[in-house]
Amino acid sequence: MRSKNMPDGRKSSGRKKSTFIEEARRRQIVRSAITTIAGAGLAQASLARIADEVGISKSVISYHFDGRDELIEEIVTALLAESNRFIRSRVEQESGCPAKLRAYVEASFAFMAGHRDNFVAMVDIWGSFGTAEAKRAFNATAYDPCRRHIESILRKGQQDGDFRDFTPRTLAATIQGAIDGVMLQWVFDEAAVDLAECAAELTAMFDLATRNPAGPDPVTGDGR
Amino acid sequence: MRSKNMPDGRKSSGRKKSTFIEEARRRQIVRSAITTIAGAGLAQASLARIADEVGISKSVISYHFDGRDELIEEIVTALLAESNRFIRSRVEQESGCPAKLRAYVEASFAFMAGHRDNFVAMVDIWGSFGTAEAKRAFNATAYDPCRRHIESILRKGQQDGDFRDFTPRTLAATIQGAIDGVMLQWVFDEAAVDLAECAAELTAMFDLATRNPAGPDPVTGDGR
DNA sequence: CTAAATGTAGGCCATGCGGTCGAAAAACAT
DNA sequence: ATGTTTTTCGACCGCATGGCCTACATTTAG
Repeated sequence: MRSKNMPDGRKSSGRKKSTFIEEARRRQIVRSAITTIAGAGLAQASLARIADEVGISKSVISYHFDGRDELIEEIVTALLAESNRFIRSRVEQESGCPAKLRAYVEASFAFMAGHRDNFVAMVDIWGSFGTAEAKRAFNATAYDPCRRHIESILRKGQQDGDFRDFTPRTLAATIQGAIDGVMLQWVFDEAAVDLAECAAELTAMFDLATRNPAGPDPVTGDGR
Repeated sequence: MRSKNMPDGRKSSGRKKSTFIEEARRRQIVRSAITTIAGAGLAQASLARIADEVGISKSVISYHFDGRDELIEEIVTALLAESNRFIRSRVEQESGCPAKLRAYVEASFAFMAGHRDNFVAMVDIWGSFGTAEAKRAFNATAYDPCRRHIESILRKGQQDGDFRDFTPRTLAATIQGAIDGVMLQWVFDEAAVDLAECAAELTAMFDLATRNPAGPDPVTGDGR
């Protein structure tokens, strides 16, 4: 059983008894919950309904999770982790910051295209961070790292002489913003935007916006 | 009294008896509801809580609105109308498509900065469109017009020879996406992004991305 | 084989919700 | 003043939800 009212204040941090079936069930529940949320909205995704989707009893969820809140928290974590893992692997395969930046954008859109439910659910969940504090916390633990990743690419590119002189932090926010903004429209209506075209437009635009007019410094970068 | 169960199927379409106090109350309720939603989240913004914020009884809301759904609908309408009116007026003051485009972006950010609650509430509400159909409807009636506006500017600019050759629809989606994406980060954490800097970065980027390398055709456009 | 643990089911409950109702109050017309 | 209409109030209802509890099933350990 998952730890609930342990003497210490710690919540479900005890991942000790990770029975195979335990973790499997958790993943299964998280998966079905994402599907349910994406299909019916977070508000309609009650424990009963999620349980229905999985084909189990409601209390099974209560057994494996400390409550609805923890389930949603885990969903968020899972969604972000899955996306980030994919993007980072793609970026790392490239050498040279311009290529890495392009890979970041393209990977973001590629992952979207194949995991629509993830993002529909994500947008639904975004609206559930009631307090400003919760919003800030989410931003700090989940959103900011993405910007930092871009920022590091940009900064490195500047050092290499591939990129012109700009404020890495601001441009990183702008780039991530553009990606998420297009994603948002696509979540509202799949047919409203063409992901591939937007991706192409964005990569071209960011290339233009970051390129160093003086050309690169050392070896990397051919100014393609 | 607002029409509720009129013989005909029409809902609250009878805006006939727009008593001064009636419309005043509605605006008041909408305002307070936005504040409540922005402060506590849509889920926590129950009729009781909103009524508390206004300082009236719960049933007053039920009296002036046909239900919670209609209230939220009106909130969405009000939020978008307010924002669009501001942006459009700014755009129309400019002559020349490059200037209009810049005005669109700058006005978007300027309005944000002065109406944070509006956007926090908006993001919360975004997550409440349960079904895919509701999402599509929102996109069609509220979101798409914004893109169309940008699109018309871009298309006109191409005709004038101020802009290069691109797909107006796609670039419009990209521009609106970039604005909303940055807005989203700012909603999560006010301190996470610098709106003014992002606005500057975006205007510069879009200018670069739209400019016609061959220069303008007729009179308008100085290639500043 | 048996006993302890782990996992599951279904019913139960307190809570808070949106919405309704009739009476009271306020605004208005005459 | 008086009657009429518009607006407000507080109590109330039915309902869905998240969480809890007890009993039952299944797996694991000795």
